[in-house]
Amino acid sequence: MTNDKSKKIRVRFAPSPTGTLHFGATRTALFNYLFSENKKGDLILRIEDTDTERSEIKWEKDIIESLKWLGIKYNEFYRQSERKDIYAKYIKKLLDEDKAYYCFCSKQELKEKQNYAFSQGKAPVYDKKCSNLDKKTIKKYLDEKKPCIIRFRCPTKKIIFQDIIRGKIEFDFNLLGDFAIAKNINSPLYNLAVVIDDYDMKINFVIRGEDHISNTPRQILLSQALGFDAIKYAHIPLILGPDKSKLSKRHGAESISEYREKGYLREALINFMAFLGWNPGTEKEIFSMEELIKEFTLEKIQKSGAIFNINRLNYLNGLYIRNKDINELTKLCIPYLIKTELIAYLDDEENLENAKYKIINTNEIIDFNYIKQTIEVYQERLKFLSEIPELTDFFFKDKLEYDKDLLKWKNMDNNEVVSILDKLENILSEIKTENFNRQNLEKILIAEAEKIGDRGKLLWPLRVALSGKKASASPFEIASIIGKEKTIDRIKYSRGLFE
RNA sequence: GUCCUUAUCGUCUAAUGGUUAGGACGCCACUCUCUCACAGUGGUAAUAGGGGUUCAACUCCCCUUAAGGACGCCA
Repeated sequence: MTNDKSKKIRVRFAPSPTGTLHFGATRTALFNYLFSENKKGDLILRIEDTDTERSEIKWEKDIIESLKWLGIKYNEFYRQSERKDIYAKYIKKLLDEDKAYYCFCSKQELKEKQNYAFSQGKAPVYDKKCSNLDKKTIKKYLDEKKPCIIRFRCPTKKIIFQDIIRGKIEFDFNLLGDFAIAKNINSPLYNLAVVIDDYDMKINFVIRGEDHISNTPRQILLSQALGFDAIKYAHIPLILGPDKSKLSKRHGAESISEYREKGYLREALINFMAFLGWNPGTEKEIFSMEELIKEFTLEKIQKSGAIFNINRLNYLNGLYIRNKDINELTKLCIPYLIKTELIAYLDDEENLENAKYKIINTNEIIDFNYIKQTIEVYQERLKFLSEIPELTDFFFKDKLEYDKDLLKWKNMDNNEVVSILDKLENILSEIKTENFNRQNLEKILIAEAEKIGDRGKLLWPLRVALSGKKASASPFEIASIIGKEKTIDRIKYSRGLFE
């Protein structure tokens, strides 16, 4: 017991590079990370690329990039494809000890038997046809290069294991059958590779999705046959789509890289993910990675699957955007403004805060501070970073396009709008450039609006003239950012629409 | 079909034998207000069904029902 406690916790995240890193897998990675950090242990990233047909390096890259972006760090990295010698050694051992055997049944034959078993309402368990071939026959077949596979001689015993989350789980060996463990000496299959790696990498806790529960008895049997130490298992619930089936592309589930592109903050994603199937048992719901690490325990993981609720993610994202340091937020938004060709870098400045930018539409040169001001007035309205260009485009354009009727507040007619616009031009022209700031504008304009009675009569046309939108930041904010000259130009332009 | 797993508001969940069943998202209303947001206040809404055990059951046991997962020479 004391011995057990002193042992360093080692866990692993073992994705196969057959697609982009998705939400469910990422949550598994996160739980492994939180657990290992909490216990001051190690997290191993193991790329399970034994399926050479489907594995691709670009997916591996996506996985590594996404984890890095999220801040899920690991201590060691392995690729199963680079460990074939190790597996070969154990496959030979199993064969030599007669714990595994060659099977020469054709795929076709097996498929037919499987279908038959299904039709009889039975589990399609391999019938051990090749389990006792004599050595001569095996050698002959191998020499002939007859297609084959290596099967594990499944012991006839009941498998019981303790799952940290679910408690005791029992399986009947009869349902397991002599499952396949390798295509040949050099090509192990999933179950075998996992068992060998977990042993070799000194993994002592396996935290993985519930969909692996049924693999667990096979892996335990294999590990016992090889004389390895027992591992503790924690099978976490699946993340479900709105229809309650396992979350997948079918539900429009996007990869982490796509969430990133859309403008989700890593903090929001992590916080959201952690609370899908786990909670600290208190009413606090906003957690940083550090706080999660501190609080995380496997015991508080939920048993039932959790439906992915995009509303909540969006709420959290807005919350984290609002709480973000404005300089940091601006830096995060700039790439979106550049991508949508509102602005461009003027030179190759590495530091975004010192860089100069060009407004593409007007050729004006602006600095970081100008952009920062535009972001600042939208900080509390932003749900995703990718929204920033459409929200703030009027700060980076000369001519605004909108219907002149949009300038009308409630039941205003043309004459009324025109007279208000004239009035606005007069009032604003009289404000000195150095006094053209938010507080002053608000003071003066509110006072004028009060005189009219219905504030909207003055403020709505002004806001539309400045933004061209039916919803935007306040006119005081916009005017102070674009300055006196442009403010008056835009009022004149809107006035011109009525001639 | 067989095996495994699960079951509290629409959703994420709290309450591990005694609570008016709590919080958050969403939704609705109100306040604020030039719009959109933000913020604030209030409201809506749940123990799947049936049996036990117990003075007492969301909580423990059994059955039913429903849902999900696994059943590959994928991982």
